[in-house]
Amino acid sequence: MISGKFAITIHILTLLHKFPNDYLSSEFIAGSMNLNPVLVRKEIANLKAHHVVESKEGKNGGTKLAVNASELTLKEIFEMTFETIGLGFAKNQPNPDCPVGKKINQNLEALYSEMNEKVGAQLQNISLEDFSNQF
Amino acid sequence: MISGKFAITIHILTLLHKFPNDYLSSEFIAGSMNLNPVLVRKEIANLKAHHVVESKEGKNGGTKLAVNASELTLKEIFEMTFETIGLGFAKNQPNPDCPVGKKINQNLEALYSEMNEKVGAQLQNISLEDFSNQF
DNA sequence: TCATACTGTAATAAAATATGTTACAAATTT
DNA sequence: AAATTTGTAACATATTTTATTACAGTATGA
Repeated sequence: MISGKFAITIHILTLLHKFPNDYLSSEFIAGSMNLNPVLVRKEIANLKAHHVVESKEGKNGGTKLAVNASELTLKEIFEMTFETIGLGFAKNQPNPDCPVGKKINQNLEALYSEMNEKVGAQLQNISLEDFSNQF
Repeated sequence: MISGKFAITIHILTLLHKFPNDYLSSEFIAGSMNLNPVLVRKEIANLKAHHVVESKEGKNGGTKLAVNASELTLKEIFEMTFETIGLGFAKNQPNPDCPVGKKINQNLEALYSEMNEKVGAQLQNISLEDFSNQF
């Protein structure tokens, strides 16, 4: 999963923030997103690995936030979803005998890296609470 | 084509800038990128539609830059490739009966739109000439 | 203690998207 | 006229995303 990972993750976290006292089931969350519950559980597994949520198995189980929403930034969420922004690379290895081909990916990476810094600075200023309170 | 479009386009433009007096064939360009010539021609068609390059059919034909590389910004190239940055959306329509589902895409769009402004400002400061001169 | 309702995870299937290939008409040069 | 190149359509393949099925393990509570 790449394309929707951040969007799905933040959707999950927003729901958890809206119901701070409940363990929400993957089925319930999936209902809000119109997504398969297994995919929700996979994203939750990632969030658990980052100690952002905790979940309880068994009947009446589910997931709830394990951190303070005012202290979790969108930048952290962004990084948890393994995302970097960028404008992509050509899929094939360019020709190393061409001066342009030889360095194109390196130069694109430098460019994208600057983009990430800019965007990272922006996302760092927004907490999950901020985002969630827009709803 | 989405993922590599910007990268491919800027690669093409860099090559054209490096050989300002020649009509480069799609075959030659494809050789530097290790890409199918038809795909190169497709991106060139897009560049032509934006009047950034001109090409000549027939024997010894090919493509050359039609604008001054110092006046073409990466932002314009970015826009020509129809790209916007962002962190994606969930693929399915979210549940409109859920307050979060109802507004999630709208709120993500607002967020991404700000990101685009930041990145756009950065890309506007870099010309094709600047980029090409790194090689 | 047993039925129920969850999570966790693997394996597989289906759908969507991206990339590659073939083919050939039209244009231009030599 | 022969050769070379663009332009483009049609089709094929590969890759990536998303969905589904299945089921073991865990907790709840009647």
